[in-house]
Amino acid sequence: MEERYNFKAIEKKWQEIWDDEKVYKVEIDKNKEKFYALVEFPYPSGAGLHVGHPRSYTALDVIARKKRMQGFNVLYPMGFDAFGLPAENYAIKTGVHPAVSTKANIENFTRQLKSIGFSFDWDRCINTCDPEYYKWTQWMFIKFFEKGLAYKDKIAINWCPSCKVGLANEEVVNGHCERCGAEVVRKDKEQWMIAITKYADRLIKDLDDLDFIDRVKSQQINWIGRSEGAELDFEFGDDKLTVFTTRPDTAFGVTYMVLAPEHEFVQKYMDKFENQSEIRAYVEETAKKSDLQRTMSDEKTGVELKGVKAKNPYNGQMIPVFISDYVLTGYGTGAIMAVPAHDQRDYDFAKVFNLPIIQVLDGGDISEKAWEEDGKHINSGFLDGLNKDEAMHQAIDYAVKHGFGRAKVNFKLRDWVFSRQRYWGEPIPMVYCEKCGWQPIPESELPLTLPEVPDYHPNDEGESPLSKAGDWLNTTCPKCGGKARRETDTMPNWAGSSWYFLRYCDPHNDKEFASKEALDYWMNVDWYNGGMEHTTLHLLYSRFWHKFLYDCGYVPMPEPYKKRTSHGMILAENGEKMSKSRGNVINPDDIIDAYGADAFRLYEMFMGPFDQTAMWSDESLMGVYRFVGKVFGLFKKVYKNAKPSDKDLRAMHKCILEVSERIEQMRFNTAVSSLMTYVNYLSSLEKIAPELYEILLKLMSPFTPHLAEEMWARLGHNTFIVAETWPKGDAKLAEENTVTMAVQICGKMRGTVELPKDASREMAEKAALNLENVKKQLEGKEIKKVIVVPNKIVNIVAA
RNA sequence: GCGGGUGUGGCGGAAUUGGUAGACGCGUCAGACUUAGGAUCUGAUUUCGCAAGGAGUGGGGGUUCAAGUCCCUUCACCCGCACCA
Repeated sequence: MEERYNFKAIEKKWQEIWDDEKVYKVEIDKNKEKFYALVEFPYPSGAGLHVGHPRSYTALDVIARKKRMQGFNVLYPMGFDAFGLPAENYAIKTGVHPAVSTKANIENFTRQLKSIGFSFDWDRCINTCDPEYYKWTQWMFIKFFEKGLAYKDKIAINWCPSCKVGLANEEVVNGHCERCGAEVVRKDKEQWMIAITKYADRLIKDLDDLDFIDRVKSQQINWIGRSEGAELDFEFGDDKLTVFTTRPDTAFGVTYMVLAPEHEFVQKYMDKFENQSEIRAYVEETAKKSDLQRTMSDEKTGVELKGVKAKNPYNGQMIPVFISDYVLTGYGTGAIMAVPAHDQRDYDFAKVFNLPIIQVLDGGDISEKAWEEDGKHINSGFLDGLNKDEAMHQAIDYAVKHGFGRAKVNFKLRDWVFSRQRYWGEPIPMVYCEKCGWQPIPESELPLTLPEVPDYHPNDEGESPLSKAGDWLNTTCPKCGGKARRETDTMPNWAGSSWYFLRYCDPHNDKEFASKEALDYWMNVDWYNGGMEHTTLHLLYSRFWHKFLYDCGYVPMPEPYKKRTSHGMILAENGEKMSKSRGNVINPDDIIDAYGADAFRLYEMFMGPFDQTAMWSDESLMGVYRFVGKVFGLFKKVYKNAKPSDKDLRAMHKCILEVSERIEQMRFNTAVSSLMTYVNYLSSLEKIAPELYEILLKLMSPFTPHLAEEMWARLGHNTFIVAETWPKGDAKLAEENTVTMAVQICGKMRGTVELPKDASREMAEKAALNLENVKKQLEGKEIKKVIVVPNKIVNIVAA
């Protein structure tokens, strides 16, 4: 009876040995070049690991393992982003403390991750809900406060009237509460904000030097939304109404102005308006609308502020002013100058309200729609004859000279709403004193740990469950010693993840978040892989956070990540998203149980291009499972005294070159196919020379570490394969000494010729013309030209 | 609307600088070993055709001796953002 590969026993055996001997533990070693590989740490949900997680983890595990064999000192850590809503919801439902369920989930995740054989340094495992960790998150918040970047402001938040709780944007799904499905409304609430907008420009500019995939860069740039233009002041009664525009050159085409219904002038000058009740009704109506309703309606609505006109500073014309919900309060100044001839939104509005449309740029047919392209200016006074760019400059210069405007850059990016009315998050380390206002707690009191609360529901005013924390709430003011009350909101779950990669460098330090020595050695992250869904959230937040720490002098470089790549999603077999409700979730435990960790890892690498969406397929998984067995089976054909032929060596070197290159380029699917091709070749041999098999094991070890380790030991080695050196391919030895050249007539394939490598043009041409088929095809035709591409092709042009 | 991406066999997908389209895997078919096998091994497998030969990389056009690859145009789908002035 032939031995079959007992993956269960063998994988378990090696996992225990790696764990016991701490094979993947790393320390600072200044004699070695470091390599920091990072993957996004998971939220430890009750559902356990998703098959999507290992796609990213395996990819960087492959890279980390290869880098180790190439002599790098590799840091490849793992941890848990453990604060979050699901644990709290679970607590509300069952009464189980989030700390308890989270701990159990972390244990389950750890077991699962270990069962896949990742080469994480588990001694560096971190957990954001551990007070020893969040102490530093709180410490950093205080730094933000001290530098004036954390501030409290009353803003409109997403409010779920049914759950009585404020929701983060990401907790609102299509205008509805993610948890109960009720429609979300807007509610003004005091919130901690962090001034990420102060870094908007740098967050764009510094992308230039980073090796991020393009879609990440462009998505971040798009999200930050930089627009250059001007601020212009229009006379409005005795006051000035300031607008932001990207097209000051079209100022002569302004026929009216629009304010956001929330604009301060609406209330401030209410008594001057003739149609107050109409205005009030519109403002109220808008306030009641959700963002969703507000953006859904195609029809432009609004109300004129009758009785007041504004004056266009360029031509002195008096123009009407409206309020309309198509103007947003949060962007620019919350007011616009409307140029219906050259802006489609203004055009639509003007059509509804029968407002004049004055063309100031030549081109298009403005009886149809607005003309938004370039052209020569007309009806524009001193701008006539100029194109867009020139007119823009002149218009701004003119405004500056006459004191009613200035160049201005605006961003779509808003400051970061940092408060959550939640229990299961980092307490915000601030207290409120009647006399001294908001004060940070002294550093000596960190960490400020979460108190016990009677239940996890928010109260009727939508305050965090911490508002029920009794004694915990009352404290003294660190400044005056008087009575003070603690902040009851907690931080968003993006807080802990904004700096976790720094903590990995020095995870047990209780004096500072990480030592300078550790940061100097390990940072930056050399390669960070994660999901596209984090591009405008975690990835942007953490870049900002890191820049802030850099400005404070706490980290040695302005950007945290040198290189960012992103994996595609894994969908169910039918192309749908995997979800509990659809019942199509694949549990990694089941796969590992049935096929083993190595087959699972290999399959995730083989299933398709790494950066693209892939569909799960049990049948395809069978293929790599068979392949693992095949590699195991090859062992019995390895003979100590067998010597490799030149042909064998060619196959080997070709495989080394291809696998090495393709791993580096994250073309894992083709790296695996190179391995398969090599294995197919080895299978065809009677006897396999040991070195051919050893190389195979080394090349496979990043993908299938258990199998490689086992066979490496069976070959008689007593070292770990990870301590071996990565093989070097020799391009010369990989070359064939004969080549098959294609023979074409007028670009059509007519045959092939076998020739020694680098055969002369004449030789190739002669051999090609000698082919029977070629002779036949050429009968009665005249050869016009013969093109020979050495080692590739002979193309005979004939007519 | 704006930004990014993808279209290649029955399926997942390969194809350095333009140079033998379909590597590798799945599936299917045939055969071998088997009491049997969804196990293993061998072979075949883009399509039409007995063959010679033809067609073929979403569609149309172009450049070239030669196009999946370059240019123009068009269609379909996916992912972000979305009344951002």
